Amino acid sequence: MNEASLSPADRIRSLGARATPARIAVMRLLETAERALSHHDLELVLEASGFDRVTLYRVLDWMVESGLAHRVTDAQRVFRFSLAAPDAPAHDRHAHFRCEDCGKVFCLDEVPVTRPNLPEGFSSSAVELSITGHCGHCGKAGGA
Amino acid sequence: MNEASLSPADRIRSLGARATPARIAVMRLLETAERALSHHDLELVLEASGFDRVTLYRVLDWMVESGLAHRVTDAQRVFRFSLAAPDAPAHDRHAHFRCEDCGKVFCLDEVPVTRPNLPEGFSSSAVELSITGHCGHCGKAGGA
DNA sequence: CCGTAAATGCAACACAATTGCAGCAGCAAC
DNA sequence: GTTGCTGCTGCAATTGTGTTGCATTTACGG
Repeated sequence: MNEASLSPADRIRSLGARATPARIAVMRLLETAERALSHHDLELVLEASGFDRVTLYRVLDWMVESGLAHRVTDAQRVFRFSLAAPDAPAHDRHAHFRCEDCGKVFCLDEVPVTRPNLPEGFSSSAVELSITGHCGHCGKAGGA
Repeated sequence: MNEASLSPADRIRSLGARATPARIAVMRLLETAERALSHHDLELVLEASGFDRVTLYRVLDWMVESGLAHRVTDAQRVFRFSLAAPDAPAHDRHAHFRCEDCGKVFCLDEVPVTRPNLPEGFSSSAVELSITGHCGHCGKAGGA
């Protein structure tokens, strides 16, 4: 339960993987971000670090596989990634909000996602609730 | 309220647009489909009609803009389109189910989408509930 | 310090979707 | 029926996002 207090490098090593600069940098970024970041977002921030785009894709891929992060499909056909809280129960009970103005995607942990009743024979493995609208900042600034 | 009884051509004209073969064909297809179709799905069916891919994209785009259809983003990053029922109140109260096995997307009209409580300052314009799992057919056929 | 397997960088590819522009056609006016 | 305008269509090229192959580098255990 205390994995979050480990340093990124130690957390990576505890998974049996190598603590490379790219992985550490991406983990740090996702840890401090309070919203889901796209590959492009990360690329911009990490530009100075000189990581290749493919490396970024592979790191993100690896994080999702390892359960460190979650991948959300955006309405704009882009993948967005958010850190998986180590003590969080099930991630499908977790809504995302995309602001139409600034394009940012927020994780709404306080919004519960109830698993709906499905037709006969259907079974659900994941439920994703995506809300589109105006965030607190753009709703005020943008006006109508 | 009775728009559904109009022919596709008349329905198009009632929107002030031109009733072209491409639009009529796409509308007919979406009317008869009980699931959300991707651009590729439509392309295959309309292959014989000789419509250009771009025309298809533009027709679908126009339908979404006109409120005739609804665009859903698939987990595979492909757009899927379903006809907007003319008498439906708000289309955002409508869930979609994607089968992991066959890849088809079903419209679950019977699943209500409750508009959640958002943080202070946030306003929602659309709510999309995407469920992933196994559909009635693949759940039985695929077994475990 | 060395060796090895994993991770990276580079380049090319795959795929969905978009844009520009020339030509055609639906619909209205006559 | 003919004419004309506007908007729709077709083609080709471009963008944007993500993937794959392969040679090189690097983290980490010995």
